Amino acid sequence: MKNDFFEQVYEVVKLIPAGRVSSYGAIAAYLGAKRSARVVGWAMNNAHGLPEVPAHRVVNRNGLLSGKMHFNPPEAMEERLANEGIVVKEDQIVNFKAHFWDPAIELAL
DNA sequence: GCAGTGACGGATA
DNA sequence: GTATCCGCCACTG
Repeated sequence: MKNDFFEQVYEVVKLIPAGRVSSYGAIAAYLGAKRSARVVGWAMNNAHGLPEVPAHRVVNRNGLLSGKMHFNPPEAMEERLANEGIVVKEDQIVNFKAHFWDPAIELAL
């Protein structure tokens, strides 16, 4: 083990407060990972067995629940977001910008 | 070691 | 704002 990049992602995702959402690119940028947001999504894929990782709070730049289809069940993602007070319409977060949580800013404060 | 793929993002038209 | 292309890095076959 060498501090897997995935673990770094998990930590940031777990730091996402309730009622807030983040994006793959934002997390990757905060970690200083030039590897691209794609690797962040891959980390989420590894987070399948990690209930401590609220992957449902991580969406793409468009606020679209791109990964909801990978949830179990997929409806759990928008359901959890709705439970957090986030409105999801057509698999997309309403007023996503208002719910957006940027680790590079929030954690920097 | 090479090729294909993937929960994305940015740039360009 | 929408549509398309390319680049990015890691994992699997």
